[in-house]
Amino acid sequence: MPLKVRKNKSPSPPPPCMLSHCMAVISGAWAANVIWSLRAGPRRFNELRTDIPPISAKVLSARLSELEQRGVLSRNVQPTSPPSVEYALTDLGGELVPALEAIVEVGHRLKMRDDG
Amino acid sequence: MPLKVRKNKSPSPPPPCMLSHCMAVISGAWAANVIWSLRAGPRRFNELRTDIPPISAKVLSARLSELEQRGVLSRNVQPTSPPSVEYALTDLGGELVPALEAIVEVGHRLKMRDDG
DNA sequence: CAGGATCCCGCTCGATACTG
DNA sequence: CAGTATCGAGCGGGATCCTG
Repeated sequence: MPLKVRKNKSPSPPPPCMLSHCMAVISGAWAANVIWSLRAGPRRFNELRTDIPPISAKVLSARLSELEQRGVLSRNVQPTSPPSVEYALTDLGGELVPALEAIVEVGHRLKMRDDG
Repeated sequence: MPLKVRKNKSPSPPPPCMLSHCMAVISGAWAANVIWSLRAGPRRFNELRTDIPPISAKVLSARLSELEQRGVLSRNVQPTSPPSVEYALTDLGGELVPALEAIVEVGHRLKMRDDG
């Protein structure tokens, strides 16, 4: 499994190309959507849930932790009365946006081709 | 599940953004690697298996079919004595390469940041 | 409001064996 | 060589409940 190597039982040699590791940044079903939602600016937890309706809180939380740990986004806790947390793309995270836009562009044209 | 909607039981409304559908093009664990391996030119089935060691024949076959159907790559059967099949990126498929390169670039710098 | 804990499901993938 | 068929495992994910 290239997107995430966690099994020690994996007998196969690691793929030489580093694409796998890099793609892991947008792995999981929702990571790309999170980055996408953050591209216009910082968002709070429930705002992200609203942006991406079908995502569950658990998975959103998991993806946010993962992306934060990878340095794609930052987490700012506001010590207000109802605690609120703001997530924002880091500089490096922001650089993923053009790439996603390019993929969306191509995907769009592929779809047009499909639907006739 | 945004990358692929096949369950009819999904009660949630489809996400308005089309990112999901577009990301489906490089979904699955290996699609990106396949595109990556093809970026330098056409490759045969077993060459791809060699390029991406841990992939199984079954999954490679499945991904190739999917990518062909989506219009990302083309399949050319050579009627030689040992049958050989060449896979190559289509024009649209080729346009995904810069996007992948951008992601790899960012992923690389993220990794450097991680490892210190 | 933000998210952790738990349970369960199903897709994706790997291994192996087999076909044209 | 280029796949397909079958089997089984594991991880990602959804639903629900619960906490600070």
